[in-house]
Amino acid sequence: MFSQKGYDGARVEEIAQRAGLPKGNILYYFKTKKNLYRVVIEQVLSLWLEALGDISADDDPCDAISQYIRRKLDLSRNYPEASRLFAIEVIGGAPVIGEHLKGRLRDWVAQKGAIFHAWQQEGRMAPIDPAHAFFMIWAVTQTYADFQAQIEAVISPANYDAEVYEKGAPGVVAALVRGLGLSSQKQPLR
Amino acid sequence: MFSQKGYDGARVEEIAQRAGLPKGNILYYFKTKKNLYRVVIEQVLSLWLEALGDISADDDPCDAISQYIRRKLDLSRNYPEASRLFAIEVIGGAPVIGEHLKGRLRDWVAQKGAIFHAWQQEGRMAPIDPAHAFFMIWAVTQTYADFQAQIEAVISPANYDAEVYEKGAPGVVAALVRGLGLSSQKQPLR
DNA sequence: CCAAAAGTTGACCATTCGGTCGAAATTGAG
DNA sequence: CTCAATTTCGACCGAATGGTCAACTTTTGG
Repeated sequence: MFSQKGYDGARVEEIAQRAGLPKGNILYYFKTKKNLYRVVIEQVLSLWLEALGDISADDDPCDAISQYIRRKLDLSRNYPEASRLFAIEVIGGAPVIGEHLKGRLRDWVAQKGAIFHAWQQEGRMAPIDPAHAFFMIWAVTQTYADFQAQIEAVISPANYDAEVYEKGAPGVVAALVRGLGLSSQKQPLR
Repeated sequence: MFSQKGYDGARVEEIAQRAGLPKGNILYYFKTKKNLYRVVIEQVLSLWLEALGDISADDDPCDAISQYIRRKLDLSRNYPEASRLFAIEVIGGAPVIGEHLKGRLRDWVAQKGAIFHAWQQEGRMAPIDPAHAFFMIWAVTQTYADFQAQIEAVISPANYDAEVYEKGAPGVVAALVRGLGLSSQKQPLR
């Protein structure tokens, strides 16, 4: 509900209905609507970070990053509402998870960014600001969840998942990898 | 207000305050809150489409597309709230502009997609589905407006515009261009 | 088995908000 | 200037919504 209508648009009553409970019961567990929202969005952020997996310096850059991209695409595919909720929260200025972003996420980017930097020194990755590399990857992967309505309007897929994640995504992954200057030392596909 | 709080989160009273008018006056001109929202978002879409400029078949692909990307970045930079409003609308399923997306935007993509396809036949562009190429470009360029809060959390720019659009963006444009297989030199990719 | 704790539930309340209304003020044509 | 149309504006209203409450049921643990 939050991901569809935003915080104010979501009704506690309807949330309760979907949960098969009376409204009073929801408020009994989650003291307040705002608190319910906080719990939900923090769960989403956890899902986000834990599913990111890690990228380590001795991985092959091309393998590591293309795998990361694919994992991120899987997140969009499997948890599109979570992606949209996260997007709404951030668009609204991240009032609830702002601190988490300035903490956990920032640290994560700094750490992985250092690895990117090392790869760049070795000429195995294009000299793009590592943080921006992540912004690009996140933007592209999340757009398939967040902007699903637009994509559906532009192409009219009989089956969104099949059409987009299976047919369209490989080319997008390839484009991202190419854009980041990652050429596989091994035999590249296609 | 709509771009920050979403449709339901925005209060007519506060909109009126910011406009320096009493609430009654706002409702006098825009019969209803929903109608006000529709007017605003349709203006945004118009801004969107008219500012996209055109890409024509006899342009140099690299020039045309990198210029398009830069123009799109300028939109994010100059109208970040418009971008966020559009994002919220689409995330919510595009209930208001859905028909426009299935009409004007879809046609635009089909037309430009044909040009991309021609370029691809000539080996001047990577063989990526043209629609997805646009999804990528839109995602990356809009992320700088829509996810500004996240970007600010991760890097802490003293001046967002300078740090992001002037320092970070060129590398991102280059990465996109590279990813789409567009080289300024006339030379088949791979 | 029993009592206390925890959970369930619908009725109820206070507030907020979109929208209406009417009266006053302003504008503009002749 | 006149008078009608338009605009301004605060007061008000009904509906909706988050949250409370008290009665009732179920679970738990000794």
